[in-house]
Amino acid sequence: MGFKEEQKRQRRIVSQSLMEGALQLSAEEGYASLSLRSVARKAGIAPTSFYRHFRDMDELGLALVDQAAELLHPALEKALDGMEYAAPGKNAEPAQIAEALEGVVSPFVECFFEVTAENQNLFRLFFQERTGSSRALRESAAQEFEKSAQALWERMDSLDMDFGEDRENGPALAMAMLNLAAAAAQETLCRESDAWPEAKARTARECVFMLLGALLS
Amino acid sequence: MGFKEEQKRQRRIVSQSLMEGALQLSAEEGYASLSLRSVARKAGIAPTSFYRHFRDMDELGLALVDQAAELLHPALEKALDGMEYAAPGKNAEPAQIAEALEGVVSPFVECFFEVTAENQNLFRLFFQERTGSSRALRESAAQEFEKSAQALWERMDSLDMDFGEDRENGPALAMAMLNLAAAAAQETLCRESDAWPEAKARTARECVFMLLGALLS
DNA sequence: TGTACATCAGTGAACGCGCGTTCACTGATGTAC
DNA sequence: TGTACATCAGTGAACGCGCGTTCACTGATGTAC
Repeated sequence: MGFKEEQKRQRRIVSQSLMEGALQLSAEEGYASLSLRSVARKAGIAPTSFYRHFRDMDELGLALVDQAAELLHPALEKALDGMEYAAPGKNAEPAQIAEALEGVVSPFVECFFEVTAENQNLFRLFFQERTGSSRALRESAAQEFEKSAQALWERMDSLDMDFGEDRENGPALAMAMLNLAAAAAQETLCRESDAWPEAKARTARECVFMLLGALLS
Repeated sequence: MGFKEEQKRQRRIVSQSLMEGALQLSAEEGYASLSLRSVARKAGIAPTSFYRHFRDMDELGLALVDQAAELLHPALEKALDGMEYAAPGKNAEPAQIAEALEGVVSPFVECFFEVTAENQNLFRLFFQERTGSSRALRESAAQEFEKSAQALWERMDSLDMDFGEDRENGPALAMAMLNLAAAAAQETLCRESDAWPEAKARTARECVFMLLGALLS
């Protein structure tokens, strides 16, 4: 009886090593210019064996986008739980509001950069393919991004933040936060330096400014 | 004597049709997966003739990035000239400041989306390759982007805007404006709809919020 | 004027190569009876 | 227990194809003398 399970385990291991190989190669040449054969080679299997795992390179790419989403979403959920907004009074100084906003922005930024920095190749692909050339990959990645924005906005909306008339722009604001974070992350991924703390601080600042402006206007 | 000039003219025409062909093909498959032969075919010349114009596909890509930059920079310069910021008093309402900020943000956003929407394939490539797989293309596009951010910040700095301590973050703020605009433009480019006005309005709103927050904090 | 030579965009034939995909096969294991 | 059959990940040979690049060539024109 143990054989079928063992076989499934092996299967998963080989699938994962295909995905891992594709990821490593895509860091050098970009996903679009990978070949099925090079990925199989990297994973140490015959080209024909590739088909036992994925129909084609597009399906492998989708699996990678899913994997990124499966890392991002739970981490983000946890960050959302950790958010707090201690609403200052009606006539509070902007500086006080900005400080309170740190409690919202900081968990988000921390989470986003942590998961990105710890899975660099995966998220390089994720961000890249969001506007990439394969329609399937692009739509899948964009959709997962949208999901995150939705979750982020719902959480912000549940906090004691008074966006007034701008509340209808909430989803777009959340998306803008994600876009700022993704742009900073992509930039940092491209340079091979250790600029993560700086990128994080900058993104947090920009998000706080934007939310502050939205609250005050 | 007229022959040499005519020859140069012809040369330019063929070079341009190679660039134009590459652009059209890259809209469908992405620049990274273009082949030299397919581009030559599209331009109606023999594959071997490609080498009379560009050393390889990378050099053609660089020419395209340059072309995008040569469209963007002057347009942006003109937009910067049209910016105005009627500084409200010291104790002005945020809403008043936001209104004044429209005079800064609006010309920028108008310009950015106009030039992007009128050269969709060119700027799709430009934005894409900013974080793409070819080092040369990536660095060139990122550098042109940086230049724009620099120009934008210098202009904002010359206006009567009081960023206080945050002034040192000015260049990053300008870059964030560009990132927000580019993200919105890329998204709109990928969907094939007529969502330009909405994207423009959204980007303007986000930029105003961010600058407002920066001024007030 | 003629002649010899230089320039240069464009060409067609040819090269070797890596590609994606197909096919029929193996070998390990489970299942039915 | 033995036998026949099913399943399924992995394989090597083979296919036809498009690729990037090289080469020697053409033909139109300018230049030197």
